[in-house]
Amino acid sequence: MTADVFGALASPVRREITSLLLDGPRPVNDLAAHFAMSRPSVSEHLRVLREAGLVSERRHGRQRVYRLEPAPLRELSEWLLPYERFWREKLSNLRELLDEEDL
Amino acid sequence: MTADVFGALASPVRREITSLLLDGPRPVNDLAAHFAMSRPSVSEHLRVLREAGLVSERRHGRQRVYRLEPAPLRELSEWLLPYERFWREKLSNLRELLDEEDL
DNA sequence: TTGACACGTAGGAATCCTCCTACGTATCGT
DNA sequence: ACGATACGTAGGAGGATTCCTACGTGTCAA
Repeated sequence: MTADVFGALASPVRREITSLLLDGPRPVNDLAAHFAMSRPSVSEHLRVLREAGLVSERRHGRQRVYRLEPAPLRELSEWLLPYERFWREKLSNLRELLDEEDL
Repeated sequence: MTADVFGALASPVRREITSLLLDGPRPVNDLAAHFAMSRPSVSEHLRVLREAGLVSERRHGRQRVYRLEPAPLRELSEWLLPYERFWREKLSNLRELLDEEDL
């Protein structure tokens, strides 16, 4: 299914890119300006994000504008659901314990 | 902050381990039985999970029982929040567009 | 048409990751 | 006390990741 969202988000650089794209689509140079690394390296990170479906590319003149694609993040959110149930249970167990203490 | 939850979850093996621990704490041998790889390798994956705070270990006789710790997953969930807002906006924009089409 | 610009890709070095087997340590049963 | 069990760690091989510079392609402006 999800080509590898977790792998794509494992890099701090790529998480920073997705964060930048929250404010709207941006061309590569614009993104690369935020990093200390070379522009081709940023291009490679963009490829990883693209293969995971996290960004899409549109050509506009000679620039390629990247935009954030939310679908894989929604899958991540769904992946988290059982774990959310898990920590809610833990919380309610804790609450019961505290209630007993109060008696 | 979060030592590296994303890095820890980048491995399918480690995601499988966290999934197994949803059903409750388990000793290493029990976890290792679910994988084709050697037990020491599973131990190493457990170390990565432990360093990310995703699991904790308690000694019980000669076994070490690992349990899931929800805190880092909660941080992941919080990390997702701005992106959830992002895709909700996209959806409502789409809805407005469809409403205009209907006129 | 020509030069500058925006970008991707190739190839390679350095580093990290993931697996293995061998081994060391603590605990249990006898 | 002794062998078996449950586990972690050391050391290392093989492959993947991440960065670089050099280069190729398409587009714009003059």
